[in-house]
Amino acid sequence: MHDYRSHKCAELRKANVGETVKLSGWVNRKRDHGGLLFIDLRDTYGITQIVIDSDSPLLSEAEKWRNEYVICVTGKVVERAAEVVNAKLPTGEIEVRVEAAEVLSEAAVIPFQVAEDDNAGEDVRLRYRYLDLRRDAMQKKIRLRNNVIASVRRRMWEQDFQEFNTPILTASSPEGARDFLVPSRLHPGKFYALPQAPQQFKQLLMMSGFDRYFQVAPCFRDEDSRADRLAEFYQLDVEMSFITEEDVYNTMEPVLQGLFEEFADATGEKRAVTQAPFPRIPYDEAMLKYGSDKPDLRNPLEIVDVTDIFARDDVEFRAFKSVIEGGGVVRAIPAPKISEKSRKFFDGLNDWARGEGAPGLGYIKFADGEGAGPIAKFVPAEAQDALKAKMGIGDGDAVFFVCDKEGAAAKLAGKARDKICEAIGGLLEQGVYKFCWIVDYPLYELNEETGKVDFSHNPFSMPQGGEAALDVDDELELLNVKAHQYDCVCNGYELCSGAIRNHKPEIMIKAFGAVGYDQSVLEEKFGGMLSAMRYGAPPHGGCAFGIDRIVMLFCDEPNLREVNAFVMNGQFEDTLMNAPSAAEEPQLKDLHIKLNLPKPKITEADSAEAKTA
RNA sequence: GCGGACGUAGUUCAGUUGGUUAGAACGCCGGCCUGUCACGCCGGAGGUCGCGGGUUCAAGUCCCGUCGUUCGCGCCA
Repeated sequence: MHDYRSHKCAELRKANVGETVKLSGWVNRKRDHGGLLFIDLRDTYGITQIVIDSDSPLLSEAEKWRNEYVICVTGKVVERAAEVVNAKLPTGEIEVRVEAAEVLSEAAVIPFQVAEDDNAGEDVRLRYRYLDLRRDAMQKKIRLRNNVIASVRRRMWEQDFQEFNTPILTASSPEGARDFLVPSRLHPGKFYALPQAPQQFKQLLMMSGFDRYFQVAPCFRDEDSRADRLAEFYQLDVEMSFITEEDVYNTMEPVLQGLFEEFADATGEKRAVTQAPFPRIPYDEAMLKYGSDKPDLRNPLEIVDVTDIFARDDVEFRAFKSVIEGGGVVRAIPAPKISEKSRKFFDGLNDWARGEGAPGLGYIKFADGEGAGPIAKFVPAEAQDALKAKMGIGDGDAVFFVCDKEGAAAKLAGKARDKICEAIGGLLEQGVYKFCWIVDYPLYELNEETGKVDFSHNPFSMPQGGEAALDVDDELELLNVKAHQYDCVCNGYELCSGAIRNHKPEIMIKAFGAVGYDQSVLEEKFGGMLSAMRYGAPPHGGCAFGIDRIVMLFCDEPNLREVNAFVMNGQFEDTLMNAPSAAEEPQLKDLHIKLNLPKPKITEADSAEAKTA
């Protein structure tokens, strides 16, 4: 027989009764009846109950085994009497009568429980991640993650994509976040950057003629964390040659639809998935109707621009009028069937808007053919009728208003749309993954701080209309240039971002030059790729999916750290491995690095100590 | 960098208006228990109430500072 096991802990059934078997695993739980000891033996596959009774010389020894001891037992599979069958366990019809046992590894008293969920704090769980990962919930999530990645790989291979590895020690890429830097010993004063994404490499692979690339790629960004943002994360990175936007959608939609259908019941609830082709929503339309470039389409409310109504001569609401005269807009969010809602409902939303930095959230509610609410008296009946007609609402409904400069108004209206949907309740469609593509992103945007035009997303995207689109008289006209750039959105999460790339060096130079980057800067930062473009680059494009976010969606888990085996805490510290940590002096010397650390804060206690000393 | 929440036993938490020796559950240790499966019963150990300062006759509780954790903003696809 094998040294450690003949079967796994989820394997034995009635059919095995009478066999002598060997099992290894962890002591999950013990139930000690004095002359009779039950142990739930656990491995990653499941649990088998093993029994030691008073005739066994092992009993006194086994009573000392604590939870999480690793043991190996040999014994006979016996059928349980009908009244003690455990229907909750797949192995519940049998148990193993132990004839021999060996402790493979003792376990100290554990800092939190593995067998049951005791809600231990994240800091403790991360410090003892190996224990945390033994918990059933974590085993399930990590296994799911692995299965998702395996499925993605299979689906990509089936579509003739080749899987590549690209360098980790590389140069800064154009994503715009802070780089993690790695000092070079051989080149004093120079640094590698960890890739924020393999963006340039995948494009270079296209220029190398590989045609269809994918990678489950680690990406690194040195920005502050969030629940759904880590320093290291994984992307399903994809790039294709000789393709248009439509080819990207047509290629990726079956992968996504298939993947989501495969794992749609991971939480136990079977969910419907948008069928390809997914809706394509232009960026401008998304910002108008949903106030977001990652709209949650489960929310049925749609924002309407009603600037024209508040601009009417017979409407005398000065607060909005003055903003409109200054170039602002009014956006309206319908709130259907809220006639039974109390004053508190409206006040609550108003308070929420103040919390968001708005002066408030104006509204009109309609009942008995009349508008009511603080603003209603400024809007005469005729204008109210126009408003109702434009928004497709009537008695029993209400409408909320946001008024600001276009960008800010759209954004706040978007947040209000979510908030109102939530406040009304029961509106958000359940049990679905709703996909869409947001397309026609602007190539440039106005930097609010500097007042200058800069790239809004990926500077390597091809402008729609090609080089001619960049011929403008006024820099501000650049803001109208759209890019062949798109995002894939699911339930309000941006899952993917991509673009048809700029494969022509002259357009590249012009696109950068238009916003003040000299060609020399381009040559210095992206010289390799620019030169590759000059030696025959195919038209190409692709996208990158956030694998972690996809797994989060499948697990219904709002925190990214729950779907990764080993993760850093919110301060980007790995308390298990003790990283980051100080470097040894000889290492620094090798790297020609002298530290210039911030001065430690002087506390009152320190200064008091200094005085006495 | 900024804001909110939290910080009490190994873990998760309770702790009233500031008032006796700071409690519960799980875990741990000891004892009992032959059909449990979240086994049960009896007993016990375990606390720098994050840290520092202040107010007070009296502080886990109030105030100030600080550190830590977490969520968010800024930042970032």
